[in-house]
Amino acid sequence: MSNANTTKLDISWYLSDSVEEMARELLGKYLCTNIDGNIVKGMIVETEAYCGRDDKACHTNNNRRTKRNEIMYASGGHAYVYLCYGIHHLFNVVTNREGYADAVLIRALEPVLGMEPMMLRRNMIKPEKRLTSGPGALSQAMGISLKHYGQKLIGDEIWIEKGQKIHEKQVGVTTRVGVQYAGEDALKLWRFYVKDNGWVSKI
DNA sequence: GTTATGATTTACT
DNA sequence: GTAAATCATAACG
Repeated sequence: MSNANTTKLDISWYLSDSVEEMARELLGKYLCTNIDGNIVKGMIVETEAYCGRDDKACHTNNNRRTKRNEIMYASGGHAYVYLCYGIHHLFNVVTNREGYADAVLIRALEPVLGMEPMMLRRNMIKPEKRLTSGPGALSQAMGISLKHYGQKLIGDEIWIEKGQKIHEKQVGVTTRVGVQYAGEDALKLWRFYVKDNGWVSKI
């Protein structure tokens, strides 16, 4: 893409105290990994905000602090990776300052660079939508696993670039996926996606 | 020490 | 449409 900006985001970018705003701003950004010598990039097209203070769906609800979610209390710009259903690695971007346990779950990407290694990791012969559509799928395609838990997003293995500007009118807002157990907080409109983008996991 | 379960995906019927 | 896969972590005893 000619209008893409490949500048790596600075750590200060991640420190905003509005996790909703961060989730929206992350749309259009490029998530990049360099693992096993393969550089891979994908444009973020779907995100969900999780707020530590007032959100039953969040692992840090009610100021719960455990070994798993400890990194969410760190300052913004860290990676929060965790294993779900024993099979899938889910990748989150930690935001806000130290002590505020906010994070943004990356739910879907549009491949930008490195289709070959992505397909190899996903065990696919040709690119299909499910290559990077869905939180578990994209982590596998990017090569993200538990060993990246707590890594800074300004390093040489995982980082985020400015990517493309997504116009306000192209941003869709809806409820989050898979958080029915969270009662009324499941109704919060904290899922953001790029409209008319085929890589979004659910409409 | 044991048990229950999930911010999901995939392969079936 | 429904169900199985599969394990780190949290909650409990």
